[in-house]
Amino acid sequence: MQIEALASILTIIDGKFKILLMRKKTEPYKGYWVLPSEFVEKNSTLEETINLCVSNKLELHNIEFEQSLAFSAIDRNPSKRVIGISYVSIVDSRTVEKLNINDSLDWFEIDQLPKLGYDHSEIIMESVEMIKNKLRESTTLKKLFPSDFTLPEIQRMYEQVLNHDLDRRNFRKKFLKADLIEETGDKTIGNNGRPAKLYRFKEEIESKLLF
Amino acid sequence: MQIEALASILTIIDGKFKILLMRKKTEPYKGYWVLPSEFVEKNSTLEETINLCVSNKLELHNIEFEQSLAFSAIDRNPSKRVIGISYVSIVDSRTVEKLNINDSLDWFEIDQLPKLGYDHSEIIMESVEMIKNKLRESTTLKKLFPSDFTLPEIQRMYEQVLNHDLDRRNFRKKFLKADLIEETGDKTIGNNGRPAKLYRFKEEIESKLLF
DNA sequence: ACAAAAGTGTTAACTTTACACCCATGT
DNA sequence: ACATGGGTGTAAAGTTAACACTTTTGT
Repeated sequence: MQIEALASILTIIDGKFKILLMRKKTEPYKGYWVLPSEFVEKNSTLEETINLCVSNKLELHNIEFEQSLAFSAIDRNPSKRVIGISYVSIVDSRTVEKLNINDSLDWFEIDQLPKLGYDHSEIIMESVEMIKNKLRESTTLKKLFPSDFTLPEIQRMYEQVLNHDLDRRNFRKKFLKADLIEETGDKTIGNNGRPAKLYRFKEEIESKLLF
Repeated sequence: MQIEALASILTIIDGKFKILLMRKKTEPYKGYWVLPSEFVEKNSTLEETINLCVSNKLELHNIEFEQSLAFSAIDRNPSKRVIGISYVSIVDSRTVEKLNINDSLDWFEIDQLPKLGYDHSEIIMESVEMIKNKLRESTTLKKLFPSDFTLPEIQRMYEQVLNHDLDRRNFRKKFLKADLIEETGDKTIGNNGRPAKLYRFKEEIESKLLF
């Protein structure tokens, strides 16, 4: 029996949750999009395998993963019996920029996914759910927005996570009260409307649940 | 490579969290206590395997499990490479009574565990953490206390889950306000002090987070 | 000048916390 | 009668929710 580690790597681009997928070049599911994955070798742990996977296939290093669920349906891989262990990560825009997007590697909005191979659609659903819960933790949020960001940006993200709109004034009051961020002194430029203040996370933040 | 499913079955007995363990009769770890587990056969899913495990070894049926983490340290089993997938369940007193406790099968308080084999101590720590989080959901709570219970009983459980004391009046107010339970009309008998009112969960309850 | 998006403050409703005395039973 | 544990109410503090106008930019 074989075991594979699968990587659901998510980010926010233009305020939308996106997931990183690879296009499969061989049968089965040739031409379909799939999660990056790697078989577990006899002398590797799952954690080593998932790191090897993103290192080999995406040239990404030092990505923090969190284990999600195991998938074990008998026929989830039509060629042989494979049990899949899903890993999840959320990466910031700087990591996104390092990636070499091309015909076989791209970001997809999570509610507009392409044709997916295997049971990866199911795996992605679980991963997204998990990430959404994680984003209520201040420490995860800081990972996603390490550099300058605006409050409306974070608000839009939470509106997607919570699936409902938030009042701008109340959001701002509550988020600032959490004492996690500070103004950089700068403002956004070039957008429509009044420029937004830029913020950054403080050096040391308390780990707390938001919203 | 082999895969095993491991069962962390927890309950509350006399207000204490306990976990069900089996004593190992063969080397390695002969005489140590371990979690019930079962190897995954080529034509079984993980879910089928964990159900088979408790069905064969404990004669328990229709237990609901929730998947926890996978454990994959190379030497977690000294004899061969085995990746373990942990499953967690919380069962009520009626299920507890069905079990045939003996020299090789017993409940242990989670903070007074016996000598454990393999990496099961680590697995149990994760399971307990997961169960504690699940117990904030009204539906899980209902599973643990299907029959008559008292409010002080539930309060003591939450004090263990949250790791701090709760004010009796405030606890009562908040819990009753959640509109999950109703008085049975009866009271406890035979204990020291004033008898406590008995409650039961309502037939249909809303799934909500408590505390 | 107008459209677009961001910034700001107050009040009412609700939730949480703190706190002390009485009640029903067993010994 | 006393010890044990359960039941009850109120007030202050804190949190959340509802709500509208002004400011700064680009076109």
